[in-house]
Order: sequence, then structure tokens, then C-alpha cells
Amino acid sequence: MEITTSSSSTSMFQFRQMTIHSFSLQTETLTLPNNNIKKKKATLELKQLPSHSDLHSSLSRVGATLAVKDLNAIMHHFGNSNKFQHISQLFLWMQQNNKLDTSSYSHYIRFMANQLDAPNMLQLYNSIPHQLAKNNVYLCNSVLRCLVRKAKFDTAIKLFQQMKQDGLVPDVVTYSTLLSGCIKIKDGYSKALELIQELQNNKLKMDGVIYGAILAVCASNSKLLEAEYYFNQMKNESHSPNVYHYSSLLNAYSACGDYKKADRLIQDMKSEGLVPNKVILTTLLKVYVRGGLFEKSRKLLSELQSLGYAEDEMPYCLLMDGHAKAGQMDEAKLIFDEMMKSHVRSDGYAHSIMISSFCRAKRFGEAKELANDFEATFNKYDLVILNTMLCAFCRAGEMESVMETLKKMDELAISPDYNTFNILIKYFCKEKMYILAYRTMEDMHNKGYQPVEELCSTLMYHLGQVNAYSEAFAVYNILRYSKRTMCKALHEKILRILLAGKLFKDAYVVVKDNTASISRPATRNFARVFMKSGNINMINDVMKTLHSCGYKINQDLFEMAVLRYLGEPEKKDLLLHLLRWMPGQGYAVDSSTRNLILKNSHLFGRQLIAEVLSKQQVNSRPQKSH
DNA sequence: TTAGGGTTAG
Repeated sequence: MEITTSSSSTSMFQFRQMTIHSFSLQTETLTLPNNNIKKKKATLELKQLPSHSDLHSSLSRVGATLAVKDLNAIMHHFGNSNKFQHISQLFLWMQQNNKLDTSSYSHYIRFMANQLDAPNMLQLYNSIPHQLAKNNVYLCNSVLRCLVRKAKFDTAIKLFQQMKQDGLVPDVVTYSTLLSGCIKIKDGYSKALELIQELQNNKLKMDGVIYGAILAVCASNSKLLEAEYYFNQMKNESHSPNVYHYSSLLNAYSACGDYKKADRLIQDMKSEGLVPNKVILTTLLKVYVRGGLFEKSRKLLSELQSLGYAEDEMPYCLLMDGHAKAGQMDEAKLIFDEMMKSHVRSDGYAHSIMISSFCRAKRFGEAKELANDFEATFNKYDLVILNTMLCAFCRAGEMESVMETLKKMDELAISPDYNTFNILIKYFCKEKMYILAYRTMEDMHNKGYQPVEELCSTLMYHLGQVNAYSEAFAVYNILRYSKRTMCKALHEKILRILLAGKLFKDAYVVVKDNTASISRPATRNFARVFMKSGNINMINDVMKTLHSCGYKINQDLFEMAVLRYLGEPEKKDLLLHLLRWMPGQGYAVDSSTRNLILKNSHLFGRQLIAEVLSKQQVNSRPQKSH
């Protein structure tokens, strides 16, 4: 009987648990006031709600009896049991009922950091009432951390500025959070410097964590001297460096392969009682490889092997890549083979390095072979390996494999990037599949990638050759409206194509927009072709444009225009307009054209023609005297 | 009560 009164979504087992629990509570807390008992009951009910059941209806029933801190405790409970659905429902209810405080927000952010995307996070921060928590440093740090983790550095910085306006007083944690975002972004070093400067202006002291972050930024931006500077300053301020500080500095040495400094650093590290770990030794190997010390590298690799630090492919990859980049493909291949023979754990990096190196060395057959091997061995793909394989198949001319790889990308919903498009367009051009190349470029453009001029120029030319004139013009426009610079000769190139394709109006646009870049002979050719075959309604516009860019219109051109008008008497207004325009610019029709007009003047109205021509004579006399 | 960092490969 009791069971039927409970909510339908509560199982019999849970219902029993609840009643037993509440009973024991009641006996324990007989002295508690009535509403405290109610609270405990409500809390229990909510906490024990199964994840699929409707939290909202329970809340509207018992939520009113609960205080903010009870609700926070419930949220905490949901968080610990990963009930994200319930967390957001509860938080929403708390917002709607105005029952939240600072820690409600910070709990919510902590538990939902992975579920919320950047826009939601921003919206959340903006929804915090001013008097409540907007400038709470813990809360702000959590929000910023979440954005940085999602690689939204610029968003984080913008929000940081807003937070300061809202009254945030940043602390070292705020700065280290933001600094960590500088490691993997373009121009991260200068952004990091700005933050360090601001931190110092705010009279905050740098600590070991901050030094760790700035050292990593220096290392990933090849700022060797700066890394040394921070490392020494850190020591001077009596913060003792740990392995991470050492490995960042060591990594900074790898950029220029400074093995002497690297060796000294390792000694220093040992004398401080730190034991070089796998990462330190692997980074040291990177220094040796970059320094071109292949013998020393081989020795170190053996050392790594005997320490059990060469069980995955990274040290092999470093060495292979080094050999390949030094033009020693056969040495690289030997290491690859050795690695395969001893069954070193691989995620496919080794294949990727070898395939792209073979492509670089124009050994396409071997590249293709390894790409096939990768296909047969691994069942995981990412964009880089797919691009590498595509490159190998394209260069080896394996159309079927190219198409299969593209299909695979599609199935895995891995979107192509700039490299993918570039590889494909080049390949389709090589195979003389120009329309396909064009469609691919269009796709590339729509996805926001800008092809380089050389590729556009080649494709444009070939499209012209196969009479795909408007496609050629589309390629021209992709380049023209991208931010890339453009070679002047390209305008003339597209002009020739457009005239060949009888796309006179487009040709006119090209001429009009690029008068300075188009040579006199090309302009003259355009003008003649347009007068002969272009849209009659635009003849006068073309004349005026040519004139205003300093091109002197000759009699032939006027004669051609007049002939066009004589052929279409209903355009008489245009002819009259041209004739009236000419004297003002110092032009006059020559006698043969003049006779031609007079002979046909019945078509236009004798009176008008005579009047217009008489004005020409008057104005043209001074010109003739020159 | 609540917040922070760092190392290696295509």
C-alpha cells in the first residue's frame, strides 16, 4: 500500500531504503526542530534519485524547504557520482529560485568543466549577479582555467580583461593559469611576457609554478637565452628547480642542438640530487640529434634501451626524423626496421615519419608501401597520418588508394585541413582532372582555407585550356578576395582566358579593377574584342573607363563602336551619347566614320546627327592643329 | 570549501 504512494520512478528497493533511513533519522533526532527533519528527508530523497528520473518535479515539491548550503551539498553529491544531467537541472533550478551563492558557482564549474563549452562558460560567468561572486578570485580562476584547457586562449584573455573591470584582483594563480595557455599558441612568448609584466606591476612574486610555465613557453618558442635567464633568476630567488624546469631548459637547448650546454645541465641536475628520468634522457637525445651527433645519439639510444626507456617509439622517431632530415634516408630506414624487429610499441608515428620522409626524398614507391603497411597494421587514424598517406598515394599515382583514403576520412568524420586540400588539388591537376581540382578548391575556399597563388595560377591556366572559363574566373576570384598577395601578371592571364571564353563582361571587370597592372597591348586587345563582340549597352562605359585610366582611344575603336550602333538603330541614344561625350575629352571621329554616320543618319534623325557632328568639328579643330 | 604549472615524436 505504501509503495503506491511513492513516486512512480522510485523502485521498491529505494523506497525501502528511504523509509528505513528516515525512520532511523527520526529516532536519532527527536530533539531536532521539525523543519530540520524535513530538510534531511528532502536532501536524502534528492540524493537518492536515480539518474534517469525527473529531478525537476522532486525539486518543486521539496526544494523550498532546502537552504543554499543543503543544495550545494546535493550538487556535490551529484558531482561525485557523475550525474551531470542532475547537476545542470539542479543548478538551473537554483538559478531560477535565486538560491545560490559563490560556492554553488564554483562547484558547478568544477563538476561541469568538461561538459560546458566556451560559449556556455562565458554565458555562465556573465549570468553571475554582481553582488555575488563576479570578482571572486577562485571562481574567476576556475572559469579561466576551463577556457585555457579548451584552447580558447584569446577568449580567456578577453574575459580576463572583463573580469578586472568587474573588480577582480588577480593573483599568482590567475597568472599561471593564463601563462599555461601561452605554451602552444602562435606568438605565445610575447603574450607570456605581457602577463609577466602585469604580474610584476601588481607587485606579485613569481613562484616555482610561474617559472615552470614561463620556461615551457620559452622552450616551445626556441627562446634559449630567455629560458636560461628565467632559470637562473628562479635559482637566485631560492626556488629549487625540479625535473620539469630542467627538461624545459633542456628542450630549449634542443632547438639549436647545443649539446655542450645540455651535458652541463645534466651534470648540474645530478649534483642537485635529481635523477634524469625517461623524458629528460629522451629530450637529451633530441638535443644530440638536432646537433647532428648521430654516433652519440646511437649510444644514448642504447642507454635508453638498457634502462627500459625505449619501450615506445619516441626515441626511435627522434633519431629517424633526424637522419631523414639530414638526407640519410637509408640510416633512417635501418632504425625503422630495427624498431619493427624488436616489436617496439607504436602509435603510428614511426610510419608517419618514414612515409613523409620518403615522399620528401621522392621515393614514392617506398612511401606507398609503408602507407599500405600502416593501413594493414593499425586501426586508428588521425588527420596527420591520413594526410601523410594521401600524399604518398598521390605522389605514387595510386588513384584507387587515394579514393579509399578519402572515403575513410569521410567515414571517420575527420575533416580535411589545408594540407589535405593542397595535396588533392595538386594531384588532380597532375592527373589532368581539372574540374575535380576546381571543385576541391571551391570546397577548400568554403571551409575557410586560402590556396596559395601558384596553385591557383596553375589551375586557372589549365581550366582555361579545357574551356572551363567561368571556373577559371572563379579560381581567380578566390585568390583575389583572399588576403594573399597576388602577382600582377595574373590579371592579364585571366583576361586572356575570359576573352577566349567570350566572357566579355567579366573581362571588363578585370580591366576596370586592375588598369595599372595590365599592359597596353593587352588593354588594346581587350578594347578591340569588346567593341566587336561585347554587350552593346556597355560600349560607352568601356570607352569612358579606358579613357579615364589614361588610355588614348584611337579612331579604329570609335569606328568599331559606330559600326555596332549602326547595326542596331534602336540604340541611337547610346550613339548620340558617345558622340556628345567625345569632344569634351578631345576626341573627334575621322572623316570616313563621319561619312558612315551621315549616310545612315535617317536611322537616327538627320537634325540631331547634324547638330551633334557640328559640335565635334568645332571642338576638334584645335586638336587637329597640334 | 572553492583555484594554478612544466618535459619528448609525425
